Parts: sequence; C-alpha cells; structure tokens
Amino acid sequence: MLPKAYDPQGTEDRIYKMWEESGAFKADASSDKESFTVSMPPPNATGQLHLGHAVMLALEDIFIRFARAQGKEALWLPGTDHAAIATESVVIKKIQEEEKIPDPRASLGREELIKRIAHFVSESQDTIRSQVRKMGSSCDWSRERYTMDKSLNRCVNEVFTKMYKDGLIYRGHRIVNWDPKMQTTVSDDEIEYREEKAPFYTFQYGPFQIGTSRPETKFGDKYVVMHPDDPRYEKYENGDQFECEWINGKIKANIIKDKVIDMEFGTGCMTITPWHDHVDFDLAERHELDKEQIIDFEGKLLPIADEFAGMPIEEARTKIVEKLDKKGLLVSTDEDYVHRVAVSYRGKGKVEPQIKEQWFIDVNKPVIEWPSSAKATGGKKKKNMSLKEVMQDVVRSGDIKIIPDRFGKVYFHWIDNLRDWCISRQIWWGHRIPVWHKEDKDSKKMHVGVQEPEGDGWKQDPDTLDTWFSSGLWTWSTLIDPDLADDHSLSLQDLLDKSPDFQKFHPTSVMETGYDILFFWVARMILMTTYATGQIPFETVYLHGLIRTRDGAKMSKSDPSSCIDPLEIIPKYGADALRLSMIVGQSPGNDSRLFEEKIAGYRNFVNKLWNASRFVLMTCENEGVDPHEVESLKVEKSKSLSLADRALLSALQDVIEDVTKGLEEYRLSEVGERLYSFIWDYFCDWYLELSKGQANCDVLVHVLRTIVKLLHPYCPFVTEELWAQISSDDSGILMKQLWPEVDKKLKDQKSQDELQIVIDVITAIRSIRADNGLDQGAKLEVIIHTKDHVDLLESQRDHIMRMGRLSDLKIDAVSVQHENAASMFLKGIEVHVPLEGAIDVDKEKAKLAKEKESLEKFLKGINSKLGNERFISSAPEDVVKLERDKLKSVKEKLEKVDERLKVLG
RNA sequence: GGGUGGUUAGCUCAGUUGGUCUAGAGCGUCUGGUUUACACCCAGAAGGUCACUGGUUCGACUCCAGUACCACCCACCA
Repeated sequence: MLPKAYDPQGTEDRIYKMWEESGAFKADASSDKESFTVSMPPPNATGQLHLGHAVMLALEDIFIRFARAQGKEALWLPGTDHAAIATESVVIKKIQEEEKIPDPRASLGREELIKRIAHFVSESQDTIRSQVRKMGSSCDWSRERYTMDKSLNRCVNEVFTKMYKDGLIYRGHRIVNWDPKMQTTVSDDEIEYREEKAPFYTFQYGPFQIGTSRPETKFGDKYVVMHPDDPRYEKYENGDQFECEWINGKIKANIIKDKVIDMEFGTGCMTITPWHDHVDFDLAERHELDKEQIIDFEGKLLPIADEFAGMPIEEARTKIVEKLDKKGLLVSTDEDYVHRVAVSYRGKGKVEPQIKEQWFIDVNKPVIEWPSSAKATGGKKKKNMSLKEVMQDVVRSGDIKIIPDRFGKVYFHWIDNLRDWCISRQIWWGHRIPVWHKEDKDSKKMHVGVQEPEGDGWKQDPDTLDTWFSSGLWTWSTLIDPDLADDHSLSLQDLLDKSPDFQKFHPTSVMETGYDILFFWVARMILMTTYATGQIPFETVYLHGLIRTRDGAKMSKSDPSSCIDPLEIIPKYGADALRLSMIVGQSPGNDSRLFEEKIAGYRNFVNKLWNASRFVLMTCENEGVDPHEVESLKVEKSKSLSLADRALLSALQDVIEDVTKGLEEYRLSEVGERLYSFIWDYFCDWYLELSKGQANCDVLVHVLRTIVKLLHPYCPFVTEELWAQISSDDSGILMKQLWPEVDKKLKDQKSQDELQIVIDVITAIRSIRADNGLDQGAKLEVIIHTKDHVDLLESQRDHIMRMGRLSDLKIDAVSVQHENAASMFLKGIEVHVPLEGAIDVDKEKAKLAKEKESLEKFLKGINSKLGNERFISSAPEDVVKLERDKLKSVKEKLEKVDERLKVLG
C-alpha cells in the first residue's frame, strides 16, 4: 500500500534515473516520425541554476513531453554556454580573492588563465547537469553540447570566414564601449546605466560657457557646438575660429553648428570629445573633425594632459577643476547633479567610450539572397537583402511566430535602431577570431580562414569573439555531426548536408526563453542562422516573463533573502509542485510573482492526486480487482454504467479535448488550471465521493490512467510513480505512453446534465443544513417535490441520502408551481430550493420578461448583422458561422423563455 | 522624449475573437466537521459599482479615445 503522503524526495531521483536508463530521452534522427525540436537555451557555465532557469526547464519539458506523447520524434538538446566575459570576470575575481593575485591576466598569462577558467567551467557544468535533472527535464543528454565544443568552434570559424568573404565582416576604427576593468570592448546591448551623483561644472570657454561633468576629457577640446537656430549665438557662424585660454594655456577653437544640440539644456552650447563619446563621435564624423585620444585604455590620462598625464580619471578631475578655478574659468558648480553612468552588464565596471580598431558585422550591406535554400519556409526568393532586412522579413512573413505577439513590435523597433555589431573582444576566454597576421620587414599580411595558414610567422589575432556570436549559431551548430568537425575538405554546406541531426531536426520547433534576452540572443540567432544555413532557426518563439518576489521586486543574487532557490524548494515541496507554481497563473511575456505559499498550494494538489490514487487502489483491492489487469476496452462497451460513471467519462472527454487544444496553442496556464479543477473539484470531490456507494473499478482505473497521462507533462514525477501502480501489465513506462484521444462514443451530455441536477440537490440540502444551523451529524428527513426529475432522483436515492446525510428521503411526483423547481421540507420547515431558476412566481416572471426583452434585442442585433451584405462578404467564414450559431441558440432560448412564461400564466 | 504592459475580492492572479460572467480560482478570514483516500482534508459563509471619464453597440471586464497611478524597454542627458 502506498504511504499516506507523497514523498518527492524518495521518489524523484529514482524515477529520473529510471527514465534516463530507459533511453526515453533519446531522439532518433533516422525515424520517420514528424520531428519536434527544442534547443535548450544554454545556461552560463558560471555557477548555479536559479528560478529563471527553472521556469525555462519546466516550460520546455512540458512542450517536449507533450510532443513525445503525440507520437512525434522529440528532441530536446541540452547544453551550456561559455559566457565569455561573465566567466572570465568571475574566475579573475576568484583568483584575486583566493590567491591574492592582483592582476591574474598579467601574472598567469593567457595559457594558464584559460586552463583555470576551463577547469572552473567543467566543475560548474557538473552542477548544472545535476540541477537540470532535478527539475525532471527530459532532455537528450547524449547530444549535450557546449558552445566551446570543437564542432561548434568549426561552425564559428566557418561562419566568420563566410561573412568576411561576403564583405559582411569588416575591421575598422570606430567608437566602442571600452571596459577598462575587464580590458575589453562591450556591445551596446551589454551596457546598463546606473544613476550617480556627480558635480556638474560650468566653465568659461572663450566667449562661451560650457557645462560638463567630465572636465578630465576636456584637454583636446577645440570645437564648441551650438544649435543653428539658437538666437543667443546668432552672431557666430559655423566654422568661425577664436582663441581662448584653456586648461594648459591658449588654444585655437572652432565653432560648429549642429542640430543635435538641445537649446534648453544648460547654456545651449558644449565642447566635444569625439574619442570618448558616441554622440560627439558621430558629430565629428559628420563635420569631419579631428579626434584625439585623451584617456588611455587603463583609464589614465595621456601626455596630452601635460602635468596631469598618467593620473587616473577621478584624481585628475578634482585637480583640473582646481586649476581652472584658479585661472578664473570656473563659473559655477552644481553638486547635486545626477547623471547616468554606463556600466558593463557583465563585468560591472564603468564603461569608457574609446576609438579602437575592431571587427564588425555590417547589418546593412545588401548581399543576401533569401531564402537561400529550397528547404527554407520563406516565400519567393529575394535578392540583395541586408541582414537587417532578412531579420525583419522572417518575422513579418509569419515564418517565425512570436508569443506573445506584441514582442514583434519591440523586435522591429530594435532592428530599426540596430547599428553594426562589434564582435571582437579583448578578453581571452572565448572563440578566438580566425584571423592570422604576419608582419615582414616591409609588408603586413592578413589571413582569414577556418584554419591556420601554411608557412612560418603567422600569429593569430589575440582577440576573441562576442559570446553571442557563437550562441547565435546554437540551434544548428549543435546538430552538426561532431565527427565531421576535423574534416576540412568539407564546406559549411557539406557539414549541414552530411549531418543527419541537422537534416532531421532543423529548423527547431520552439525557442523558449525570457523576454529579456530577445535582443541579445533571439534576434542574433535569427540573424546568424538565416545567413549561415538558409533556414529559420525556429518556428515559434515563446517568451516567458520574469519571476519576481511576492512584493514584485526582482530576485537578485546579491540579496539571498529575496530569492527562492529551486534547490531548496525541490526537496521540500517536490519538483512537480515547483513546476506547477511557476506555470499556472503565468502568462507569456508577463512577469509573475512566486512565494512559498503558492508552491505549498500545488504541493497539496500533488498530494491530493496521490491520495485519490490511493483510494482507487484501495477500492480495487476491496472489490478484488487487480488494477494492472483492467482493460480500457471494458469501459467503452459497458452499457450498464451508472449515471455518475457516464457523466464522468463524458466530462473526461471534454477535458482531453480542452487540454490537447490548449497545449497545442501554448496556453499552459489555462490547461494547468483546467486539470487542477477537474481533478480536485470534479473527480475527487464528486465522483470519488459518489463512488463510495457503488464503485466501478474499470471506470476508476481508466479515468485515473487518463488523468495521469494528461497531467504528466506538468507533473512528470508523481504521475510516473502512480502509473506504476495502475498501468496495464505490458504498457511500459508513462513517459512513453501515447496521448489520450477523445472517444466520441463516451460523450454523453445528457448524463452530465442529469448528474448536475443530482449535485444541485445535494448541494441544496447541504446549504439548507448550514443556513438552519443544523450540524453535520444531525440526521434529516427530506421530501423532494418535483415534477420532471422523479425517476432521475429516485435512481440516485442512495447517493442523495448518503451525501446529504439523510435518514429518510421522500420524492413526490407532484406538480409544483412551475417546472424545474423543487421544494423541500425539513423538520416541518418548508424550504424552496431552486434546481435551476427562481421560484417566486412574480420574480420569475419579471426576470423572464427582462430576459425576453434582452434576447429580442440580441436577436435584432444579430439579424441586422447577418442581413448586412458587407459583413457577410468581408467576414471570414467561421465568424459568419459563429453568428449563425448564435442566432440559432438565441432563438432556442427565446422559445424556452416563452414556454416558461406560458407555464407561469 | 519614444514605446510596451498592467490597474478585477485583504493578498497573488485567471477571464480565448463583446452575449449562460447574475464576474472566477488559490491563499487568507469566519462557521461547522474523528464521513470506507487525503487536516498537504471535507462542508459552508463573508468579501468586487472589473482604476477613472467618455464613446461605439440592443448589450462592454472584454472594442475605441482620453485621464491617473504602477512597472518595464529603447534613446538622450554636453
């Protein structure tokens, strides 16, 4: 016999091991079945899984288990990401703290540091693997990938080379975000802003007053810019020159007029520093101005600063202000000025714009033919598209569907503002740029290719690639056969053609991830994959929201008290309960809040199902039935089923229908609720209670088996554990079972309606008892007066008596005031109990009259709609059909109302 | 400055193209309960003018416009 409460801790690991050993996670590329693929967003190999990962795993596991049960060849490919900057900075910090080495890069050197990082990564991969298992994820471990795998590196190099040859990758001097702490560039999307209070100074600059919070960048300033329409500076012309006293003596300055200046801000004019500011850089490009570097890559001032050369920014700032003040050039200081400082998203260091030679991807160059392969789902072939245009095209055409669709807008807006993507990083951890340089006495040579070129003296470019470059290839580079990675006679196209997994499983079906990395990752996958493979990376993008605390705050690692750690929750409540608590009540794209009571609630539900199953097993035992020997067929043919049985089987068909449709449409929250309430409110609270009178083990077992199948994607562990108790002998494990199909023969709306009447009667008796302060123990005698339901209620006499706790029950076939109502007499008190509708004749009449009126109006509305030719011709067929159905049902209702009004006189 | 989402019971949230919603659930609260599984339970109850103002409609929580507040995203801040 099963224990009284479900024990997740004693169950889950055992079940997971059983699944894994059964081979049920493995997908077969040679199968004829329709494929369904999910690429797991690879967690960063830097540490622990958090709730964000848990949501992702739960959602994807539901998709994949459902697809598998539907008979599809389902592949869920797991993996981890090397997370370039994030990982390198974590390890460097660790070494600094643990080994007291202030500058690990300099002390250890490239090779040793990479070795250390690789060691760290492999440890953290082990933790991640075990954590992913804890969630019950049914992913194919035999295909696990890592973004730094050899075969993935091959793909990276192939794509880089291809892009370079197509002129989509170029090298150039451009302003980039420089992180002096990590000594690397950072992409625009990896920057966040922090508010900071810093003094804002106004200086006298010749005849002008200029404002700045960064005096240390002002050495090279020889341009002063103002708006062309600013009346205050009317007398100055673009290009005018003047001489003025500045930090280190007299300088020659030029006047520039440009519309980017905000006349309202400060004095309406400013000096510019093109080397260290994005806007200034653009402005300088437009007006062809000189650019000069003031701050070096360590964050110290250069010789241009004279006496300040070599000073770090912060120190120099105050000293420069002092000097200008002495010179009488400081006009005012605003100590309370708040401005936003750019900070690296990964390394958390302040970002300093710098001009540097970097590698870029040109997103506007029109050289792409799309779709490039016959397998792609796109429309007609178009030529000369840019990367940007392809990215827009695949979403606009509907080839890629984004859920929720409003994120499509966000996506387009982002693409509109997209600038060339800087892909080189000056860190060591990552895919090294496949470029080799050779310097002779009089010539510089460069080789771009998949492999190191022949001959001596070639040195590989020291830079690595942005981590999103390789993750952009994730959906397909993971499907390339690793055995082909070393065969350099193969082209990129050959690699794709010769990899069975790619042929079978790409494009993938769903990309499920948080909306916060729509730009970082989803957009980049679309860009890289369409270009490299000619296929879209995925058909559907499902974006989940963030999980927040009860108060709506973000769960942050820095504040552990605010965090719910999946690893603490799982042993306490079980992975199934955690999964439910994150899925139900969560709609895609919207944040949701999670707290322990909510998880406890779903733990209770899991336990409820557990006990319902125990009850079924006990009942079977009492009846001498072995649940393993129950055949589903018996249920279908049996005509001697009780009303409750017929109603339940019919309701079950509705559930199968709703759940299947809901899952196909990715409405996971609704489906979860539907199952929850069916199991608890209907199956347990009514059916099991009714069955205590007359149990039909065939039906009990059949229904429980179906329930367990339907719930399995949400709660894989309990359901599998229960399945072992109730499955027929030869059927095998639950996760390999096929999805239940609706059996139309079992649909029986009449039984459902009739059972509802019985339920209403029982409920009425219960509420009368409560209303009259009669406790549960008191035995009651009840007389039901009814006109139409005598036979029905008579047949359910036992149930009504038992569940209403009655000592006696009389059912009288008398004509009551009007149909569909019954009255009851309790202990001499007459109590009217509606079965449906009210009993007070006047009230009833008034209500019916009102209903009639509104129905007539409704009818008029629909008639006018259907009579409108424009509506008929323009509306889709199903909409018109819907209206016609409405018309029909309204007419029927109206007839019923009329009939009842007649009865009432 | 541009954009997106939210505002429904004390709390957390559902509500599928406007019409069985006379607005639901879970938690919490209150009352009662040793019922052939389950106190991680059972039976009941209280609690909402669906943020506000207009509009469209025979009919609006649902569609449109505007207002207020909250949250987030993008851009800019010399």
